Amino acid sequence: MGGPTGRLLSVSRTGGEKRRHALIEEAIRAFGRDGYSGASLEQIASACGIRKQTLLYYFPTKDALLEASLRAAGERVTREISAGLEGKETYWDRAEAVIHSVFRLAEQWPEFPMFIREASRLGPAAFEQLTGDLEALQHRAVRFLQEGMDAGEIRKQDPTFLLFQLYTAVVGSLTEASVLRAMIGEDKSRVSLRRREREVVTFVRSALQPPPAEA
Amino acid sequence: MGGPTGRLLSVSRTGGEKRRHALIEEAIRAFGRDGYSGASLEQIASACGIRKQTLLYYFPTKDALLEASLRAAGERVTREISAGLEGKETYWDRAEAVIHSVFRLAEQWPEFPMFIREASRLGPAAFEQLTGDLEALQHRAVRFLQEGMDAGEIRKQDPTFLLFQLYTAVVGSLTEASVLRAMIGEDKSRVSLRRREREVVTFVRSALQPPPAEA
DNA sequence: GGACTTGTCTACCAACCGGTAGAGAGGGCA
DNA sequence: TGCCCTCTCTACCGGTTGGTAGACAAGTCC
Repeated sequence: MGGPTGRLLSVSRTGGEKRRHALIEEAIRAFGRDGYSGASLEQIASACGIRKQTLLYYFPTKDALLEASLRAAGERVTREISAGLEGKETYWDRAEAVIHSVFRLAEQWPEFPMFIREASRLGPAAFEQLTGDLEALQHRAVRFLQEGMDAGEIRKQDPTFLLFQLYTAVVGSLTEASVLRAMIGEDKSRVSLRRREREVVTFVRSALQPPPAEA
Repeated sequence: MGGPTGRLLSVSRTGGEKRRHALIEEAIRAFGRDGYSGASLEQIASACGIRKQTLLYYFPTKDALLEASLRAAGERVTREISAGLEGKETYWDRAEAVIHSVFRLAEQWPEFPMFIREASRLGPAAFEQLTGDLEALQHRAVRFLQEGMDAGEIRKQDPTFLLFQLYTAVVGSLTEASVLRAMIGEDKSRVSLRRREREVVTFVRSALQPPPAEA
């Protein structure tokens, strides 16, 4: 299932660089699907058509492969969100753009959100390698929420915690497919992903909304 | 770390039954902390003061141990939530009671929420073993949300999806500690768990709130 | 006392895992 | 031609894992 896919990461270079990127892509898939300890180097390598020892030529240890995957994933999601934010000015447009970017990424790369979650499971050290590039975006988001609160357009709350809640709402709705399936017996088709996005958008919108008429 | 703990599961029986429960408790801890494939039988057994082969006497395979853990965890969380709901009548009191029950369980058993998440990661089959008992509670919750919407006290939305969003908000805030740490450099003390609960309650309250004055 | 059950152990095993050593193929280049 | 560099391979290793076989001790029941 989920056969070979062409270039989900950045532009490919010559020779070995191309293989390097293919290995990272496959590693993100494997780590997301089976977890770090559940995925094996042989499996990742053979999915790229090579042997484990060749993989170890590119990445000397499993941990090095993880680190490279974390960095690449962080860069990818940063690029995706930044691109999605372009031209969006209002508070709500920007929030919706971020959600949409993440969902679109999840649609073309289903294991990606699970890899993010696995990174957070592996502890703060691993997660911070992922969020290196993302930090600037995070600070922008907190500032943005704070401004919205000051302007009375967003419910007043600790902006960092609010951002954290929004994170869990979006990532959770992408990674907890089993829960959703158990609740409504849903098959994980594209249609249901779209519907989930709509529901998350609605949910987030009402969570951000300021309380009614607090004179 | 996290030395021996006394009876987090149900009442203990005589002889082997007691050891059985201790093993399940430790398995939930280990599976939650290290994941299913990351946890080893030897480690679980020796944490209970016995050898791996003795564990295999109680549970013939690792998978059997997982199944027993899933069932036990499902029963435990069902019991906890049911007890917390007693005497709570208003919509909001009931929602808050559920959140509080889960947070209290997480406080005295930190690996528990991670085990729940691991169960959902292992696929629908595993997760359904966990939610067997929980199904009645889930249907009650959906009915409850629907009634609240009809009465105009809760924002109108698909009640099952809404419940799913609430699930991800609560479980996410308990399991994504690394994310929170990366955001605000927080240590995982008891105080911060309390604060997280307050934030979740606030978040959920505003998410449930109906839109202002839709005449 | 002897059979049976229950619980725990030692001793192994095959499979798999991450990682090492080193050979060889092929191309670029002086 | 000969050298070097890049890439891929076969062969192997030590450690760990889930799981099996079987001995042994302590009741318990007849």
